[in-house]
Amino acid sequence: MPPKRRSPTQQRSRETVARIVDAAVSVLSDVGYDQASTNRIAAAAGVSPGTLYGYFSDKDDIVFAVIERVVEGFGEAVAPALRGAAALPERESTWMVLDAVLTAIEARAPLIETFVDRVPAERYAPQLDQLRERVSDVAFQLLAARRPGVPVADLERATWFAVRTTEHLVVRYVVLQPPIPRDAFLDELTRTVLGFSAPPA
Amino acid sequence: MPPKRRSPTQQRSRETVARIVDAAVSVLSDVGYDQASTNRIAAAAGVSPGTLYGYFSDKDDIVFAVIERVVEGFGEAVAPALRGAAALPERESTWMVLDAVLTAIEARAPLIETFVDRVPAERYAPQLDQLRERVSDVAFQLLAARRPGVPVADLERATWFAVRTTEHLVVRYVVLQPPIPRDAFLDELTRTVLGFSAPPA
Amino acid sequence: MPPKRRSPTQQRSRETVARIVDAAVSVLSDVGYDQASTNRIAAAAGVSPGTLYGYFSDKDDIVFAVIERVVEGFGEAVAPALRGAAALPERESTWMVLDAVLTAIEARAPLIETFVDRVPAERYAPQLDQLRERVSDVAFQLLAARRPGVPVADLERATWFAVRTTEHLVVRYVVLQPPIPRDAFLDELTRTVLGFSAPPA
Amino acid sequence: MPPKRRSPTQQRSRETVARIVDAAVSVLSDVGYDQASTNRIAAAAGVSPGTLYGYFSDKDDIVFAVIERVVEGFGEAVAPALRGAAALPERESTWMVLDAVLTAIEARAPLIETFVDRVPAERYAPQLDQLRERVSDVAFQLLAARRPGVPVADLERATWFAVRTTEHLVVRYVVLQPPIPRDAFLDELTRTVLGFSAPPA
DNA sequence: GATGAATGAGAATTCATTCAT
DNA sequence: GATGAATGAATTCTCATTCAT
Repeated sequence: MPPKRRSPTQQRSRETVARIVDAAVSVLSDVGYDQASTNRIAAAAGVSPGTLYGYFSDKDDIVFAVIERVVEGFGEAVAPALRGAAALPERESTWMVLDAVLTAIEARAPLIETFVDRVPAERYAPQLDQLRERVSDVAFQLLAARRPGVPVADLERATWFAVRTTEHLVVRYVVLQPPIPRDAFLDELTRTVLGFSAPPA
Repeated sequence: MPPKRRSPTQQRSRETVARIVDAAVSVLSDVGYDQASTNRIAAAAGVSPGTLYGYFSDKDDIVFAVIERVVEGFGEAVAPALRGAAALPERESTWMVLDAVLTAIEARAPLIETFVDRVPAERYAPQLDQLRERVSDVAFQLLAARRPGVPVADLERATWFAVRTTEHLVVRYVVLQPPIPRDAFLDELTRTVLGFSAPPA
Repeated sequence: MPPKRRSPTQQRSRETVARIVDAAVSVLSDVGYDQASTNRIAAAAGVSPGTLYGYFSDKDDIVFAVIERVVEGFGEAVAPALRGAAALPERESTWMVLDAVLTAIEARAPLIETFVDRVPAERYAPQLDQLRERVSDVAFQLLAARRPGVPVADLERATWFAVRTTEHLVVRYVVLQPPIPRDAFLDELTRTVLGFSAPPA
Repeated sequence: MPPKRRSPTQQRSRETVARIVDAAVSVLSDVGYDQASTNRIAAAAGVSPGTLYGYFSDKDDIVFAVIERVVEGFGEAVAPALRGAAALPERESTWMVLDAVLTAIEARAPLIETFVDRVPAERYAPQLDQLRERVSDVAFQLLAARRPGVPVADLERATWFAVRTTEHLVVRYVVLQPPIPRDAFLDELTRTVLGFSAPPA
């Protein structure tokens, strides 16, 4: 796969960009990726199809911007919890971070559901990978600070399990809404995540 | 929406069906769902576009057949382990089942990777849901037999966590090939899955 | 337009021909000309698509056979009245013939409606023209016998008006079922037809 | 069946619409309805297939526009005669209206011949029915004004015969060009039409 | 004589993208 | 900067017809 060229052809009206991305979010949520035609997005944004191409290089570029927005929003929403984590006891900090993650996903539920269900993962993998990398780095540091002497490989393994499990379970919990109370879900997830890095009994 | 009728409009040569499904697998792997046109699949199968429609009602029906093949193969591959589970101690039986699951996924890695990365989930959700349901039922029964007196809601919650976590981690382990030894992965997964149903300390 | 080649490639089982034509009648009536595919007709006839081509040269040839049957049936149904016409007074004979025509059309109403509404006229024009020609000839003779001395051109004009008007009104009466009693319709039509050949007042 | 929405998806160049409709007329005349593909019409109009769909929702919509043009033109051409009819004696007014009808059909002969011969009637029935309805209403009013005391059912019957007969004979006269002088045709038709509403002798 | 799987040209329609205004 | 009419390649699907068995 050749690396995708990214970012606007030209930067013009900040407001128009926002309107297009808003429209794309709305159209994607309404009709899914396949049916989300550029003309439809343009119409929803109240601009002409030609205008789209003044701001975005192609259709994927618009989708890219949508994902970017979600990812950035998520990152910002979770950042405080991550920064505050080091100062708290392990269980509390973990719970707090997971709660922040869950809250951030909940706040973006419709769009995330659209992507998870209706967009091929390869379309948003790059940005998601990048975000996951960032979160994993922080998680690794937090863990390393509390497990001096544990081999790096073990810390990485624990991080891998913790991040992957969290990511999946939180998204599914939000999207599927299983009959599990929010607190019970967070408690169980916290326990599980902590379990990945427990010293062998 | 009326339930989509599935599979052959007419039953003809068994070999041609196989060639079309093989071709579909190959085309999906090569170019993803969106670009996998019926003409492309037909060409890859060495048949005319019209022939496709003697065997499949539309494009989705072909994809359906591909998924069916994976799901059925998976179900059969895992069945012996599930049947043998009741007779073994908890830890051994869990490990054995998870090993069978991992092995079955490994055997289908390229196809599963294709679907996970390149096909919108809604396209294979119905069959996957059905398979997950079947597996969940068995898991629930095994658990219930070993946790007499535990409320049904708790058993269901444990099953939900266990099945979702296993599904995701096993697929990611196979697809991403993280630097975690197979046995270590299985051990950690076994521990985690058992943890979901552990009596509160 | 090149003259259409006609009639079966080979004459084989008389019964199979009948079954195919029956099936064509039924399919045409059910779904119209456009949707009446050869495969559909074959299925309705209980034969394979290939078999059709042992009896008919192409799709139009089948439609041709259907029309032929209707036209022949119509001709036979009307013949007695036409033959008996010479022996009766003008008004009675005209009424009798028109009644026979109406009855013959009524007996074929569904098929005629299908053709009139759903088949381009050019498809059945040749046979219809031939039939009309035959009927016109008889009508002309009957008229000539009763209007000695009237110029041929006048007789032909009267025949033209009478045949065209009858054809159209009878078919519309049967197909549209206007709220006109059958007898009143026949009386009015008789009066009109006789009017075409009335000596100028 | 929901009523088909008709005419432009978007309104664009008036000239392009005309070119497409012109092309449709020409293609329909050349190859008939079945063979008149949208691509063919587009090519004949000198536009791309996609452009067609900026103006028309589907193939039938194009045919609809063609018919609309004929029907509207006919309606406008005949309107003055219909409006002037009330002021003239019965025979004169009838002759004048029939002359206007004949003239209007003559002016559209090639197109009408195309439709009559090569387009399934159900394709243009709705508009034709509407036009016939309008004309019938006027005819009924003219008749009613001159036949006070005649039961409505009788007037309706006379109108039905007159309109149907006129419609058919005029179209056939123009399309078939039988060896009947125009004036003689109009005289005979006038006599026939008046005959339908004559008080019983 | 019959079969029916296979054919493949061609139909209607879509939509990302361009460019003259 | 914006427009929006126009593009045209590509897509899904059909169906009259053939021919090896």
